[in-house]
Amino acid sequence: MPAREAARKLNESCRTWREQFPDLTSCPARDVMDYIGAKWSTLVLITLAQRSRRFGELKREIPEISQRVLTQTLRDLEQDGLISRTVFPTKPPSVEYSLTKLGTSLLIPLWELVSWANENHDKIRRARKRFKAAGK
Amino acid sequence: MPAREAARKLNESCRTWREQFPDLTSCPARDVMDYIGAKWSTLVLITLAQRSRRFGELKREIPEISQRVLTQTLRDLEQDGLISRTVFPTKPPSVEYSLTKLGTSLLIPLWELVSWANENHDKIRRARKRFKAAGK
DNA sequence: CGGGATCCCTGCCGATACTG
DNA sequence: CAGTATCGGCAGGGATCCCG
Repeated sequence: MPAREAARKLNESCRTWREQFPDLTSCPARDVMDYIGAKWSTLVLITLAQRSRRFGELKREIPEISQRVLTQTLRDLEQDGLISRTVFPTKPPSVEYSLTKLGTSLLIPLWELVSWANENHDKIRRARKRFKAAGK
Repeated sequence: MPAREAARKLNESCRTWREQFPDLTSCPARDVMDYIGAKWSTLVLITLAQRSRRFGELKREIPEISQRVLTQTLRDLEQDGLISRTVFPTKPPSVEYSLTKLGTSLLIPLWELVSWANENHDKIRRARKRFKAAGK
């Protein structure tokens, strides 16, 4: 799709939101942006992309995240139906997280975004340098 | 693209990041996620999508944003080369903001994401209700 | 093992007032 | 008109300790 068409469609959508959701916070797009923006959600989704994992596995694969925040992130994603949580009554109990169909379908637009990031990161970095060099 | 392939590609990319950017904060995807996650950036981008606007116009079209935050948002987007800022030495001075080519190209993946949001918002809302109903 | 509860702190965001 | 300057609230994120 050409950028021009994307622009037009976005504008149309945006106008619709305005009428449909006078309170912008209830706009559907906001919800999704929140995942994407949340510091760790996407990384968790990607980590779960190929196979389900247990809590400890996730923690080990993403050591930078704190336990508390991992728990919260998982709860949030579960709440919105992007991942599912299965408790096995072993001893001690083990809990497995996996992507739902909905969560998996999010990977497609997510991938588009990540591709864009990779392709354009150089330009962004250069723009930043120029900006700084201009004394701003 | 099927979801399965998106998953695979994301995993590959993710592994590459890990090696290339041991400090996750310097990962290219992070930068882009930050725009998307930033409360107002996308709305500003969309508003600029079809024609450039002056500061006051933007403020009027997005009344919910405060002046200070609008200024900051514009600065951030300008810094990364997504929008350009042109000062006309009229009296009083007027400033025009417009999308750059780079900024315009971001609209495409952004649109994909927004589409996904619109298509799946019902499922998300239902999942939330179920979650609450389950007493969590 | 997989969390819950608590404390704390930084940085986003907003309101208000002022300026070239 | 298009911003700066200043103050302050509050929520996201983190460290640490504790529990079944």
